[in-house]
Amino acid sequence: MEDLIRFLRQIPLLSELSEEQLTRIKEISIVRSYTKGTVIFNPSQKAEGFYILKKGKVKIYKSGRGKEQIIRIFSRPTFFGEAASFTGENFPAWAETIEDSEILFIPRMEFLELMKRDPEIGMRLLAVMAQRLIYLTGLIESLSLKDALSKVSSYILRNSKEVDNDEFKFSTNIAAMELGLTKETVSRMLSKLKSMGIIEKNGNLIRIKNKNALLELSE
Amino acid sequence: MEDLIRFLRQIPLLSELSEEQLTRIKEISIVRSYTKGTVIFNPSQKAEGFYILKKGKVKIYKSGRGKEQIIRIFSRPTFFGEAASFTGENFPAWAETIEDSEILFIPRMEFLELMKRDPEIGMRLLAVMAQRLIYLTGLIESLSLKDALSKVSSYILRNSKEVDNDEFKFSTNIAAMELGLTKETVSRMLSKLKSMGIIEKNGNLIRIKNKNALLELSE
DNA sequence: CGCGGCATTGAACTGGGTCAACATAAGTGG
DNA sequence: CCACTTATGTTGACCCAGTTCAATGCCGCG
Repeated sequence: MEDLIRFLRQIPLLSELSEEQLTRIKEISIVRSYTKGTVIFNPSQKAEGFYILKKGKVKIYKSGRGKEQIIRIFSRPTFFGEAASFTGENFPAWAETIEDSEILFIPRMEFLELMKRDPEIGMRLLAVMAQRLIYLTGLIESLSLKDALSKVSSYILRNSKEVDNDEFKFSTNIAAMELGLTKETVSRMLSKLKSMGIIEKNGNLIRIKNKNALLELSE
Repeated sequence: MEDLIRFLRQIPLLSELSEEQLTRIKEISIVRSYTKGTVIFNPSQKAEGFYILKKGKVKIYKSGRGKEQIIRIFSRPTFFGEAASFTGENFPAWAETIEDSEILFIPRMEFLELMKRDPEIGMRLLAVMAQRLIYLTGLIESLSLKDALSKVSSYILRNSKEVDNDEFKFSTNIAAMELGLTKETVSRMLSKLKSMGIIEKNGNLIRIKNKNALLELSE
């Protein structure tokens, strides 16, 4: 179980905590395994705490009228559900695993307590929330100001940057839900980019052949 | 100048501060008047501090491809530009007055200092940022999941709630930019609602005749 | 009064969605 | 390892909500 403490220390928000504080978190947190496709929380639930993704992949999304819009996908250790947990209201969105995952749950009160004791955590949390606000601003821009080709182009660039490689796995389906498009449209845009000689595709792998052109198209 | 201190105390974020701290803020803050249509900051600027709206109305928006998407409109005392100011990076969006306004500027460092001295401010700020995250989540939902009629319906309800009155001023233009629609589409949806007997309109005033129907249409 | 900003209405256009058929990959169990 | 089933991706034909363009109306104000 030293394991868990070592893991917690990896998370920027918690990295500065003392051995003792981390042990405390370990004690109050609940670890759960979720199989792929399990709903972690939904908008009808009041937030009683927040979550830390330990392993796996989670999508945060809104749904309505039979459609769904992904707000964010988390695939590396981080926390989520923190905004609602902080206000104590209902979660504003859905959270669902898209891979088998392990997730910690931290009760709201315990965390507030912890933060009171160590204001540094609060500052860290502020920084993270500030970044998330900026991220959402970018998402709004993309959703309402860009056309399909530009969305797909910038999405490819973003993902390539994330894995720091010009070749990487790509799911048309997930891209579509993140970008507010249909899989058909994403597929068509990929074909277009392929025919323009900007990317290559084999199987579920994509490779960028002309980064500048992509940048151009991203606007 | 007691005036300014009394004003600062109205703002939830700062309301708990001591006389002395407020005086300090008063000293470090810069008050400026802006005429309608003045840009306060834009995405090419690094955030050196954040702003408090004292009087007037400000829109925060993204622009690209000749279009613009309003992210938020502030019309009552509150602060803005805080996310970027916190990370110290560029502002993610534009800010522009849509009425003659008075706005305070608080340098970044001063504020960080203040927060260090009084962690309670940090907690308040967290609460506000959490709410803003939730707000943006709602905006994303509206932009990508709702159709025009539903957007306009919920917009009308929201505004009526804000002024706590069934009759209120309404700008087709601004509504359009907030909702990610064109003024023509908004106008058409209003006509539709009028013909359904759900709202009434004369001049720039709108009146809700059937709130339940509106709620229904908002989904 | 006449001008400039805002709103309305109609007609035509279009980007992306929808539907359907098919292709390819990825599990799954015998 | 193969056969079968279930996800995921591709392509074409058609459709439609909302945009665009253009004309016209309305009203507040110098």
